[in-house]
Amino acid sequence: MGRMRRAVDHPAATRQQLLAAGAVVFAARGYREATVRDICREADSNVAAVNYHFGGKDGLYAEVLAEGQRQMHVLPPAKVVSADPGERLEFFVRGFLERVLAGAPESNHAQLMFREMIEPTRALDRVVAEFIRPAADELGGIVRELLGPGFSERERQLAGLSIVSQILNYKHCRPVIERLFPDLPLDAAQVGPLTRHITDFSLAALRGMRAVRAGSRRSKARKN
Amino acid sequence: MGRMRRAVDHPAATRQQLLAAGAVVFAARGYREATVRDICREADSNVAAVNYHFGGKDGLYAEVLAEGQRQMHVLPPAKVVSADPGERLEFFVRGFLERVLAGAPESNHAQLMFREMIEPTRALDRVVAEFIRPAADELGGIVRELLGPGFSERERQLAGLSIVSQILNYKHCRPVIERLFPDLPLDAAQVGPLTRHITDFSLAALRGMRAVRAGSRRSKARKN
Amino acid sequence: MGRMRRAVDHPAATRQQLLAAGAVVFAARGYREATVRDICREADSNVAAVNYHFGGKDGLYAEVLAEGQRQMHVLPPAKVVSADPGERLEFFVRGFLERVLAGAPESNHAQLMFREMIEPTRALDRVVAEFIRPAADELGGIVRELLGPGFSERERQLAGLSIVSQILNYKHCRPVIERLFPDLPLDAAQVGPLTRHITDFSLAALRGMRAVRAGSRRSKARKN
Amino acid sequence: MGRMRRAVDHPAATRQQLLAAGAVVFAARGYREATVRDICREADSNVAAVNYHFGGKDGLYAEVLAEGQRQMHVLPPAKVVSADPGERLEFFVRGFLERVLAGAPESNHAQLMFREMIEPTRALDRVVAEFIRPAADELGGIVRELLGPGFSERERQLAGLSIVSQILNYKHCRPVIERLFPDLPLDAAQVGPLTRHITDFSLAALRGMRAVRAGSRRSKARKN
DNA sequence: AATGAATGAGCCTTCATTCAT
DNA sequence: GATGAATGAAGGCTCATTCAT
Repeated sequence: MGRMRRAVDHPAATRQQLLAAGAVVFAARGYREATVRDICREADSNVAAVNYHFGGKDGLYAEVLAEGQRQMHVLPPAKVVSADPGERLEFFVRGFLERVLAGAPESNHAQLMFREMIEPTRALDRVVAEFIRPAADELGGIVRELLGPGFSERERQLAGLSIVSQILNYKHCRPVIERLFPDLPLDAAQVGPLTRHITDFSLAALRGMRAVRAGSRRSKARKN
Repeated sequence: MGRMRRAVDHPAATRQQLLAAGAVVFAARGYREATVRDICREADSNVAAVNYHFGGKDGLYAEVLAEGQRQMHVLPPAKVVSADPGERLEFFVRGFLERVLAGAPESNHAQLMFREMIEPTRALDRVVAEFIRPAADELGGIVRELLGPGFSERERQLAGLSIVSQILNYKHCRPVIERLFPDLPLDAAQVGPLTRHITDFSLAALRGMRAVRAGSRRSKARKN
Repeated sequence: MGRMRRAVDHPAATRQQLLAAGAVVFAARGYREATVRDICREADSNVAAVNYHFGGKDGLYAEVLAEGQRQMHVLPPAKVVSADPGERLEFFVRGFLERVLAGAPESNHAQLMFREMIEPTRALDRVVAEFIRPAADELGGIVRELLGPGFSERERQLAGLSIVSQILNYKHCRPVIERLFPDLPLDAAQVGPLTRHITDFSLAALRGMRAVRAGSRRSKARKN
Repeated sequence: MGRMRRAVDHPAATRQQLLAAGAVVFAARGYREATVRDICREADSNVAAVNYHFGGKDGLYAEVLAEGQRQMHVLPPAKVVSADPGERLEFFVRGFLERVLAGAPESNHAQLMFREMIEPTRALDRVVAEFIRPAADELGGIVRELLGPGFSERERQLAGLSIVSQILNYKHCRPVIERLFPDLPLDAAQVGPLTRHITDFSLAALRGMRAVRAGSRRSKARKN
């Protein structure tokens, strides 16, 4: 009878469909390239639905991002899992890489935040405050433990950036890496090997920095 | 007579103006966000000029990118400058960082290629083949020297990615870094400090990898 | 429990709220500019309420107008208040001006009818029949007394229009008058001065017309 | 060959067509009710033409209005045509009424300005400054001559408003008058009779005001 | 060789209305 | 009796492109 309707029809179902469709389309094409029409088609809904439920494209985007942050917080990132900072670093890297390499549909929200890093919208401030800074603080703590005393705040910041950049690179430069090394498939199966490499590389670097600093201090002491 | 015209008016001048304007606008806003109208205004030319000279927006973009590659090849990046692989790494990092952090107008073509890495167009294949792979090969050579024997091709690739990612990160995550560390200005003045950090970090990491591998080989040898 | 509701909640309360809100919004913005959503928000009610209670925007508008006519008839405009036609004219002008210049909220219905004069809807016929014609007849009676015999129906009509136009002008051309004479504030305080001017101006005109006609009749008589 | 095009095809013909169509549609339906699509259809042109030539609906409207003012200035309003202020008043009234009652298509611009008086847009300020104020000044001069000395600026302003309101009323209240007096056709044929009535009515009123003021001054003088 | 004008598809949004409880 | 949700037509505007000179 009448025309086809989607199976689920309980109240506010459309709202959820729009959030899901928005995550998919925004993640795939970015804020500007994504069109309300596509999102509504994906959500099997009317063109006006986005405006009704979210006040506009802006509103939907903000809500999708907020929803993403909520989902992110559900799975605790890397909190205290071990007393050994090396193990904690590995845990941090692995958790991050999983999100970066995951092809699963639930990773749309992560994709969105990675997009925000590159082509920021007004929403980036919030993403940084609620999502990125906590992660940066956590990594900063690990780095501090690994480096030991004698390093400035700035030096620890740069070290943290060096670590995190190795992970993000597989997201941001994926198209290039796939062309450059076609035999290096960037999928979930690579989480393990890449985690091991990045962790080893970074731990070696931090140990090296520590050794150099310790050596220079010793030589200073000797000179005195 | 008639309206004001740009100073240079010899044939094909418009074509050059369009190439220059295209580089500016595409670099500043990306392919999709850039509008033909803006480019033509910047080039002080007619709306139809892009279609006339390049067949369309696509054509202009491809031509701008090709032009960029030509200009890039003019200044050879880091060829043999020293026998010491550590110095060559530093030279490589510095040269790359200069392009990443430069605000100079001549860096438009570099910006464009960085953009291609993130949101690739059909032009990426060519960019990889003509611009990125040579650089990757060069870095690969340096890494091979620094690591010494006993490492697989894949291990050297990952090490190279770890190094280059630290540089690119200052391009791709600039908006985030500026918010996260407002006291770390990402301008040309930082090329020196960042070069030192990235070089030190990477050299320490490579040395660490080498030491570990050597150690494991010795212990293997001892066992035998 | 649930969300805040308006104080009055007995059945049919919504209907009254919609009528009131409709009067406010229609008066402020006109039929086309007014939106059903705004009216429903003003009435603290649902978007669908207008369609439910009045069948649509049209229906609400007609009902608001009818309601206005009912309220208008409650206060009889100027009926017999004096034997002197000059005093009755002044009374008529003052009563009209009060509605024209009033900023009081109860004047919404009057505003609506003034609007109907300018951008008529299908409702104008009824407004003319029930509201305007009685007033015109009353003014016509006053004019007849003031002019005396010897004037055609048409002449009396035009005289009446000349009088009423002076009043309505302060409504219809308000934006212009405010710009033209910024030191002439069109508020309730001006009712007195403007009443005096319009009455004096009109009485003088009518007297003049009468004198001219009488003179021409005398000279006709003399000629005979 | 190909599809039908309008007969005239010389450069910028569309621009003129749009101006004409805009005048028609804006005059008939007002700024808000008029749609760009309708205007373009009327102009036998594309939907985007308005944006191309005028930057948007706003721009077209402003240009139509400006065009109207230019056309208005072509026919000199009522400048010195006689030494007799009574004759000049009649000339002023007649000229104004012709515009008010004209059904000719060239009267669209006049209609537009009358609309601006009632539902002003941002353009009203300009209309007042360039079109209305000059007319008001001219009428003010006539009134001053007719009233003679002894009247305040405000009194002359009100007298001017009383005169002009009688003319405008046939524009603003046309729908009402047509219903109220169906045997009074508001067409060009009525310009003569209405001019006579309004002039006579106003002259009589001004003479009456003058006489009253003179009388009161004489009685004051006598008292002294 | 080059240009001002014109095009039509597509974008986001607003609106009065209808649907399904 | 009343409502939150959903609808589709329409609105103004932008854009890359094509047309006619």
